[in-house]
Amino acid sequence: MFKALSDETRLRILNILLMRECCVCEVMSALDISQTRASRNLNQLYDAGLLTMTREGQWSLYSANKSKASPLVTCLLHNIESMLKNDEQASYDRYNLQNIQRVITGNSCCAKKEQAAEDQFVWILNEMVKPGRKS
Amino acid sequence: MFKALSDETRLRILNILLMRECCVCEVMSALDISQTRASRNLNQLYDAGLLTMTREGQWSLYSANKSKASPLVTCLLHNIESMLKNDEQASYDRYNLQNIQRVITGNSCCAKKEQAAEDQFVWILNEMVKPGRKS
DNA sequence: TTCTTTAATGCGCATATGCGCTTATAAGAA
DNA sequence: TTCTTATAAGCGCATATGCGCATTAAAGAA
Repeated sequence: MFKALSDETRLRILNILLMRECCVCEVMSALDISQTRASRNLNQLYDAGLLTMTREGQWSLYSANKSKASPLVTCLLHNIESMLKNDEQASYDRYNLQNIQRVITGNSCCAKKEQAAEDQFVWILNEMVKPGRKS
Repeated sequence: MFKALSDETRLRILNILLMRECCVCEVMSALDISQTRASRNLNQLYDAGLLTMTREGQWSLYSANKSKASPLVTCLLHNIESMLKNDEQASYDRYNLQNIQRVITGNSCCAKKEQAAEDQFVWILNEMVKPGRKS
């Protein structure tokens, strides 16, 4: 379990799964990583008992094992969530996830919603004025 | 910190440091590992904020950062301690530590107390009748 | 059936990690 | 000073890990 937690990609995945359940390609899209990378790291987190997984048609839906797991897992997830709250990368991943949704029909499962360039600009500006960030 | 915890040797070291403060060669001796291995893994645990260290003459004294650390570290150490309680290797390391003490004078800092062969035999027998162990 | 989409996996490479061998450093003792 | 002891660190090698490329499998749609 500690091995599973000692990788940046996997912490980023946990970060967004603490927001809501995701399929593999939502994770790909939110973190902007390859399918292989998303799938394998999700599996490692699952094997470590940190995630739950359900198959729904062609989708594998993963979510953080927030409540049903052991006290240690619950404690860890809680702490990780709060530690990543102010992390720049984690914040950006969370922002991206909000612009993604599974689509049942269409040629791509979870294309990002069209992001107005101004919105991204505003987000970046907000990040820049946050206290404590390294400039 | 998770990286530091994802190694068996380092968990064994934490296990005995949760019993009491140790110098490097006590760790070597209790776990029966090389000096290099003990020293380097102790340093990694220290860098991760899991141990405290004080220099006392020629000794480096390490101990588990049980109380003064962050809530997460405290929670982790507590959980690790209880998880290792029934681990066979960890139990044997703890048993070994009890037969080791720092000696100020003498040609070896922390030679094991002479262990009567019967004592070891009894210990092994006790382990064998514990419930739940893989036979 | 075939085509598309989602997800998992075998293979190989580049990098990271653990650790033994050896040497360096520092504290005491003689 | 030199010798011993305790600890740390440089170097190199064997193994582990992350991940891209390609393939496979399975679920739906046409």
